[in-house]
Amino acid sequence: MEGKKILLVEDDPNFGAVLKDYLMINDFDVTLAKNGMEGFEKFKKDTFDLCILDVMMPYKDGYTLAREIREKNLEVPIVFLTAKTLKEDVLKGYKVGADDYLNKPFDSEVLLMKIKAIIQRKATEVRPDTTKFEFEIGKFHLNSKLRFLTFPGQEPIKLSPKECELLKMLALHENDLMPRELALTKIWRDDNYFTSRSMDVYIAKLRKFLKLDEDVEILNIHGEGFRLVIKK
Amino acid sequence: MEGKKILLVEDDPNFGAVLKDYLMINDFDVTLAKNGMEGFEKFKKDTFDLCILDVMMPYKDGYTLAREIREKNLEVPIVFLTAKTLKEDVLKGYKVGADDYLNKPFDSEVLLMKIKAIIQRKATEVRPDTTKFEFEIGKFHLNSKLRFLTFPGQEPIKLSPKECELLKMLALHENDLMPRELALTKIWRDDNYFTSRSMDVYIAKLRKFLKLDEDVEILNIHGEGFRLVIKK
DNA sequence: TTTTTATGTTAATCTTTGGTTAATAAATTT
DNA sequence: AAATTTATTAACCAAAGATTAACATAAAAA
Repeated sequence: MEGKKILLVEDDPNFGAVLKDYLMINDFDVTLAKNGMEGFEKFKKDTFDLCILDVMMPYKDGYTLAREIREKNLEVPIVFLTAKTLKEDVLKGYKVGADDYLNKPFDSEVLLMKIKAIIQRKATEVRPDTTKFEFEIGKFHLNSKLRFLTFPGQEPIKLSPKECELLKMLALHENDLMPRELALTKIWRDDNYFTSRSMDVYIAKLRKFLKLDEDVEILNIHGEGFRLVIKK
Repeated sequence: MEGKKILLVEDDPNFGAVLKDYLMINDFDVTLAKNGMEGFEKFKKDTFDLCILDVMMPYKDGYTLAREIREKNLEVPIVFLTAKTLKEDVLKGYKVGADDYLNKPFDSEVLLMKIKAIIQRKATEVRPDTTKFEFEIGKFHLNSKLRFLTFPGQEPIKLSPKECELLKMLALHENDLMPRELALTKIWRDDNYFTSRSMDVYIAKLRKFLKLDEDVEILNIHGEGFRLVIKK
């Protein structure tokens, strides 16, 4: 449940900040938007596991925003926050495709429970994995989902998460430059001296594995990055 | 949406009858039970698309009934009806795996909307065949309905509910990753440190059972989950 | 009822795995 | 030659998993 991304759209800055903090303490990764416009912009720029929308906001209300979000994404769960308890509003919310409804003031523990229940529901929905996870690298075969590397006549080599992601990133750029910066920002999520040293360590590890096939090697392009060379 | 089967468990005969009629007018197929016992009996005898349970009932309350229902069926949506609005009760409901919560007196139109939203949600969930209950696991045979595991020339091994669910979940992903999160959210209904430790205990139990066949093993994929490997 | 038994959770402990940092060496660029 | 970047190995620490046992609770049996 850790690190799930939540888009929180709330125009009251105090309430918004408090709620954001509370959710972050509970291990959610929260993006706060101050109004509907900003909310929609941030929604488009990222991928969220849940949207929490205040209903009453200036310019663009929660329902309108919800409809826009639904147009872009049929899956993401939406929860409304509202001070109103009018039947019409609740109905309107459900019609727009809300997953739940919370009246302010609400108990934060209840909100947390609801959020967990909703995200859990989504987690149990099994959808086909659409991302590529199998690669041919010379005589090697990489399965980045099960995290192993096989070579004919060898026991499969188990890869650690970082080893695996890095090799995958190289494979995605085979025979081409894989910029150092790219791996650092995508895999290490930070580009500094230490993560860069760390990456070098992993390059060394991968080179050791790849020695089995002399037609495969990782070349350095000084100051730029690395290149996975596959001679065929 | 027509003809969806609803199990309604409500001890107040007047209220129960009125609600049943209202739902039937709206094209649901409603079975009414007057208490927890009867509710559970009727649940076992049929297949429902939704259960609506009153929380306060004599002998067996809604939560207890919900837990029993969940043991038999991990999928069916459950909605609680309650006059109480205490935080503890709402939390309790969600822990038991409730899909929603309604405070009495409630607006019938709102209830209808919620019911439709919930059934709709279930309908769009793509899930692996949940009805399958027989699995070949190497030389083993698992019957997850009767909860036993047989091995040639051995007494059948009786499995506890959790053991069984976990093995089934692994079998559904044979030779592939079964994410830790998936088992925790689906079987334990909560993903935290303790449920995760609990799951490890069950993995150890299953490994002990599966030792009989050396071609079957449960591998860990660090930080991701487990893999039931069946070498053939 | 009281007592067993079964089941599941929590705790304690140990092992494995993974990742960063440090130290040092080598290569490349200026 | 000096500065910068990369390579490699080893040391270290933290996180995740494995295993056993203790504990709690609920169901079944006496």
